[in-house]
Amino acid sequence: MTIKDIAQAAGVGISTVSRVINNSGPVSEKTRKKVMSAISEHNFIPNNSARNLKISQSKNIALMVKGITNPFFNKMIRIIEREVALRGYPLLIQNVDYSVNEMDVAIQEAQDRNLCGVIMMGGSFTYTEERFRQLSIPCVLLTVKADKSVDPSLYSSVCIDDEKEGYRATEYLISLGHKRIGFIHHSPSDIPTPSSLRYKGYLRALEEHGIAFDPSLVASNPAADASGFDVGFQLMKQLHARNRDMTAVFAHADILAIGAAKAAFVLGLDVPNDISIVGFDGIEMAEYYHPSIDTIHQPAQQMALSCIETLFDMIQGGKSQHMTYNCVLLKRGSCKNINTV
Amino acid sequence: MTIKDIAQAAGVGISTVSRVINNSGPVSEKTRKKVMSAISEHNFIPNNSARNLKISQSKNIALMVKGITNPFFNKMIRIIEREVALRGYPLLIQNVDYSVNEMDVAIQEAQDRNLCGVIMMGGSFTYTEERFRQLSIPCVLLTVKADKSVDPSLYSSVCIDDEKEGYRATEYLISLGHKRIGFIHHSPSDIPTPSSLRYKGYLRALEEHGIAFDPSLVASNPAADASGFDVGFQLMKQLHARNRDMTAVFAHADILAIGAAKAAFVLGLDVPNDISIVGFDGIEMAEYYHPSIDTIHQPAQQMALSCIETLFDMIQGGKSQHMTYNCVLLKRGSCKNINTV
DNA sequence: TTGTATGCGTTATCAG
DNA sequence: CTGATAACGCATACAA
Repeated sequence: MTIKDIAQAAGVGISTVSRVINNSGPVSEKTRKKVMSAISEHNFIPNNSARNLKISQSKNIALMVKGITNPFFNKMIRIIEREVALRGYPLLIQNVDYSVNEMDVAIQEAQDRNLCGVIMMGGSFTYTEERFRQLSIPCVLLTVKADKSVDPSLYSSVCIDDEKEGYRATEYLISLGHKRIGFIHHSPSDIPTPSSLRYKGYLRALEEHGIAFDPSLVASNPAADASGFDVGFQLMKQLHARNRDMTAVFAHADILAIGAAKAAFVLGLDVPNDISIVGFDGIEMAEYYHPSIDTIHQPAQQMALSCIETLFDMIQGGKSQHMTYNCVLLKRGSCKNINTV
Repeated sequence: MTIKDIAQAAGVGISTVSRVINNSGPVSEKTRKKVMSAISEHNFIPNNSARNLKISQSKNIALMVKGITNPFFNKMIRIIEREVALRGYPLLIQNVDYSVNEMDVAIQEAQDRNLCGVIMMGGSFTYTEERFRQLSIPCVLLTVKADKSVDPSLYSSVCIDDEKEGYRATEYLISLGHKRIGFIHHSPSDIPTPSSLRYKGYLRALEEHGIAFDPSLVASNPAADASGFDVGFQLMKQLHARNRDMTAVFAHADILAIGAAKAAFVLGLDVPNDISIVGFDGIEMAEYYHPSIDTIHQPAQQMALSCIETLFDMIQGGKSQHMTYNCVLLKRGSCKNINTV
């Protein structure tokens, strides 16, 4: 079924059919009716590839998600979905596998589907200036930003200071009297990620508080394809096995913290009485856990809203913006003060 | 940048460039080099819309997910991603909002991107024969199936018997001596969904065991946009407020069960000593909860694998298949036997 | 081995 | 108000 067939069936020209479909140009009510009925009778659906080929720009916005199964993204996805719909733009949510370069996909999609804007959620800190130029449409990075060497006017960003917040989490545990503090990594990579920055914050906090760094207190994930819970679970067991004197753990993501907490329970430890656990992100699940997990809460809602606002501002010709949000340390019950009174 | 520009830059014809890109037809090593360097120098990326327009069939497979933030889908998504990649096919994961008809999107995508197969994950039981004919490519429904009136040869399905499993969950609680059993709905809709079938199973179990149905023991969600945890949490509080004698709750999804469990703890109740909770789905989170939530576990891994197998079988000309898997009742610690000894 | 020409389904321009 | 017709970027049969 093509527009041509419909034109034939309705006894009109193809441009008339096109006008009916897109509400562009004038069509008499009579012919409109004819065309409409021909369309629905033949179940005609316009071909977007052909349309994209002709159109130079559309109202399509894409949200590239690096690892859509990551629960931290859930709330932001929901908000972005809603806000974009509210503004009358279609949203394309595109998952990007860990093994795939999200910028490649974004550039490809921008071209294929004539995107007018793109949001990159997750991802790394490795985007180069050249890539943004290639992309050549408004782009907002969410949860990451590009290297300082990249011209900031080429993109917007909404993120947090992962190093600082990693420091804050660790300092929190230190303030509660902990000295043997474990750290759980998901998958340490050579490229800078939010996770590696949080780790740097952990290291700095230890150093500034005069606590010697002990590599045996750091566990990281061997298999990259395991789910977050399981990674946290396994790594917690490892840490406990080789550090019986460990009194606290900082997991760089809530999902790991929950896995770690479960491991503690299985090992016969009580959280927080035997071991304190602090997570990162502030996903809902951490709140509903029992006990609720203390965490560094990213203001996901505000971040998503800012992201959308900035994106639409850029689409309307506004300048790029770079926002760094502060997190909130939520103290809820998974950490204990062990200072001697 | 178009293929034409590249041809010009490399001093060759456009068909030569095309041959290089697609490895179709013979090209001398010398010209291939020239073309390649022209491509990388100009950062040329072929336009997929144009390509799709020409090509009549591709190896693209789409996974339509009705509500990608649903954690139950996580594991299946990961498996499908892996299995499809393993077979050398590109996978497009497409989120479908609750307010959008997934079949519409599938048909549109099938046309626009020349899909060779599609998986519908989630969704409802409302697909008609006409829609499958329109789709006209191999299609596997995952977790649902179409009405009996639809010619089964038009599609495949991999699902469970939601009514039976809902019955099983309820019967389990009854066998433990519970008589005042609450039921938590996410969002009861008029169209048949897995959730409504599980509810039917709940009703039948009560009836067959001579327990009078009490509507005050059923709570359902008013706002559709709240997250699962919160819904479970709120509804549990409602149920408890009006049924102090309630000793057990069946939540039709684990995520609700977790929210309900947290509500119980907040209300000062212990799980399972004061109240038993059984969930449905078997998501990881339920396992890592403390206590681990008893649940009707869907064999997500096997279901995803079957789905892929069937899909590729159909793509290679095989017949459609319909599989119904049995769930497993996982008893782990959130339910208590209250039978008097 | 290479280049030219045609058409995929649309939209948009421009005469009627 | 309506209908030819020329692109859009690419793949491919066919000619060279």
